Amino acid sequence: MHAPDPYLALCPTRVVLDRIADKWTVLLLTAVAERPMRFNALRRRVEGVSQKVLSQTLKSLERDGLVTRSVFPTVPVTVEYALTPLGASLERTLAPLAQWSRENIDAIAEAQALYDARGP
Amino acid sequence: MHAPDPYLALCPTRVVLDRIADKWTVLLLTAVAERPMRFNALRRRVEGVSQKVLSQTLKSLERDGLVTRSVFPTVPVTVEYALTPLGASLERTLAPLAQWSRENIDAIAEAQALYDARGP
DNA sequence: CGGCATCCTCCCCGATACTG
DNA sequence: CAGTATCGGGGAGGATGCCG
Repeated sequence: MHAPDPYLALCPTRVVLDRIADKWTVLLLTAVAERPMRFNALRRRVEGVSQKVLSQTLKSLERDGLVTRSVFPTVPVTVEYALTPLGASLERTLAPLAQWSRENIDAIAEAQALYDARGP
Repeated sequence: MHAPDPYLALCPTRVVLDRIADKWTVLLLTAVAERPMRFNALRRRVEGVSQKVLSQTLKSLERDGLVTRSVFPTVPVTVEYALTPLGASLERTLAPLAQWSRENIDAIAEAQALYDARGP
């Protein structure tokens, strides 16, 4: 055996990336990190997510042990989503990306403009 | 005006996430970070990527100013991909994720097993 | 070697309607 | 309020073939 190779399909990095590298997972993770939130609050907070996909993504996050889903027997029922310690630690390692995005979005836009100006 | 809101569609974080949160971008970024690599070397290094998608993804990365594409007029032609400084800085902010994956893949698998055992 | 063109398939996701 | 059920279109991406 050798050390896990990030580029073979079954190594931890690949597995985790396959799980979180989609349109909404990271965004929801950071949204719930702000504060525990209810379903429709998340729906409003994260602009553009459909109710179906929100439901699916939250279920995946819950299954992976990254968020908790707490049901309160009010009428109507109240459901609150919050980060687990595991989810919180993932969110912390992802947080620098938001910082990087703010700092470098202009450089990216510039590179794109340059690239597009070159070749038709 | 207020500070950019990560959950509105047009904020930097959303834009960057939409660009890199796909099946292959992050993986290719870290692969090229190891050392500059040629097309087919990347193809072999990153198990499972098709030639078409590799080509597309590299083009996007080049357009965003994250990798360079250098053509050497040998016969047959040699093409080498390498990180730009911008790409290198992004790769550095993404690197902790690989570390986190190795450390927590077991906890995730455990959570999944627990979740699956509960409800049919 | 490093691609592009084409075809085709799958499944992601949005829209809509309904429920406890 | 917090979902599930169902349908359907579109796009990502795999397979194959060809080219400079």
